[in-house]
Amino acid sequence: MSNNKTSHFTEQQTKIARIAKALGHPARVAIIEHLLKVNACICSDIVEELPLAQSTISQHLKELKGAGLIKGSIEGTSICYCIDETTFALINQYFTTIIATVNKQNCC
Amino acid sequence: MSNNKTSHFTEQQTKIARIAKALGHPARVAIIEHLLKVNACICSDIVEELPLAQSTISQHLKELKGAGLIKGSIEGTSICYCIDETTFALINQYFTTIIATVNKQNCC
DNA sequence: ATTATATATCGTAATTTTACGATGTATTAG
DNA sequence: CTAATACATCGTAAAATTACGATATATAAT
Repeated sequence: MSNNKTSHFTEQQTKIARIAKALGHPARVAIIEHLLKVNACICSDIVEELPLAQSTISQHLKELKGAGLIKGSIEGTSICYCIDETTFALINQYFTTIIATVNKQNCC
Repeated sequence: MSNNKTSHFTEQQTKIARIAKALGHPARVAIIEHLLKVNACICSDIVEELPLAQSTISQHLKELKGAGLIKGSIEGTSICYCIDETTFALINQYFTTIIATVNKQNCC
């Protein structure tokens, strides 16, 4: 009961995987890019932007939110979603470190 | 027949999603980190390193390879896998751009 | 040629994801 | 209070992923 199924991996590995997984679907990448493009935290005209049902978009938003990639704040009758920089900074740092490490070694 | 299911998304969105998806499992993150750690493109002592069957590791390696995150070269009877910098550089650049874009806007 | 080693692939069961329509909930407008 | 709007959640079917053991393949060693 006490150990979950990812217990053989480190917390960081699990976290990175969670974030990466959230971005592992074209629709969710498109949502992120749309949030960037509209230059303000616009809510769900995303439904109009993408060829998916409202409930599906809502599911994708939940996944992105769960991974910490976006955050939403209630704004009257609608909800304002926007990019959560912190998590993007984290994953960016992770990749930067990987690249720096790879460069130091001579391989294949 | 002619259009695949991701046709509503751009090629880049699909590619980014593919790469992110490949990293969307703790075991695959662990594989990447192991390849980095051994400081040379060691093959599959990965099987000994992770609590997974050989066939499962092979499957994960295939996924990573398909996304371009690792490359393998035959080395006698074994195969030498190592990080493919190019793809990591690509995804890193993508995130860097996102962060740079987010910083310019005032949101939530 | 035979055997051993390293890895890939196959077949398959269990689980998870994706997508949708239908329905629920909460806020705003009238 | 009632209706409308925006979003979330539920139920569910189809597809994809994950994991394994068994088996295939290909090279190296004998």
